[in-house]
Amino acid sequence: MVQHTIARLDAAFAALSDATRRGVLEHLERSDASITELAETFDMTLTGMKKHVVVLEQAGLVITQKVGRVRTCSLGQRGLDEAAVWIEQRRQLWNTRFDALDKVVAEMKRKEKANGQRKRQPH
Amino acid sequence: MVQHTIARLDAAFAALSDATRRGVLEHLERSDASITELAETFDMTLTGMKKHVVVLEQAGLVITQKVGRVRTCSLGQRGLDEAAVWIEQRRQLWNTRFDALDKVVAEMKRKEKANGQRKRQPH
DNA sequence: TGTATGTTGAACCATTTAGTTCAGTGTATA
DNA sequence: TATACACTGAACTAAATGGTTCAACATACA
Repeated sequence: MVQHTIARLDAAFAALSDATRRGVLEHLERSDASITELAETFDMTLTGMKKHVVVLEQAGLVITQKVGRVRTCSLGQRGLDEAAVWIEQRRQLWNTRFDALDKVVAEMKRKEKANGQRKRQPH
Repeated sequence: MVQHTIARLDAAFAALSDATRRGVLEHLERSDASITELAETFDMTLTGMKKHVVVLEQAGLVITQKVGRVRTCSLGQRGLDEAAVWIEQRRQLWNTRFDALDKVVAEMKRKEKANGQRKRQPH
């Protein structure tokens, strides 16, 4: 179960690490597309594009359906949701960490300022 | 400029696609750590961990500083912010798309229901 | 000074990845 | 039926990845 989630995160981030695949996702935002259309758009062989689509599909970022001889690709939310959850958790934790650091820095500045004033106006 | 952003997104997502590297980030959430500490925690050679740290650093996910002979690693927000922005843009766009689809389905159901009632109670 | 520690670099290895070509299979259509 | 179209699978290639070992280098410390 935990392993499963880890593997799926691996798959989602790995899928997103390729500019062509991110391009495919952005293309599918405008409309669904067949493998042939995607291959032409991204100037590569059908076989090459098919592999990208398989990667995206296994990561849960696209879903496909074959009717007749054409396989139509459309967006799938699962993979993106999982990646988004992990990233947002990180951002929240990190921001509290950075906020704490900011406070330390602010405190240092406050003391420094007080110190400067003491120097200028003793007692 | 655009190329640059693409390359950085590639780097960020690729860095996040490895479970060990995500583990390092989660470890650094608790406290900064040296390469040696990280290598021990994740049960791998110093050299191996160093490579992971380089990957994370180039992706802007960690920053490091060497004082004396120890290099200390801490979290860097840049890479995560860039990845988060890209993902959140997608989620917004996709959600409006899925919402639109939901409305179509709802409309179909409404008509179906009306049709059913017409069948049960004519005129 | 000598020795232990923490890191770095070079070289190597197995596996994965991104792409290709070529040879199929199944489906629409004249 | 014959032909074109859309996809699929197998096999291959070059490069990247994740890991190792071994040798060096710089710094702390007795």
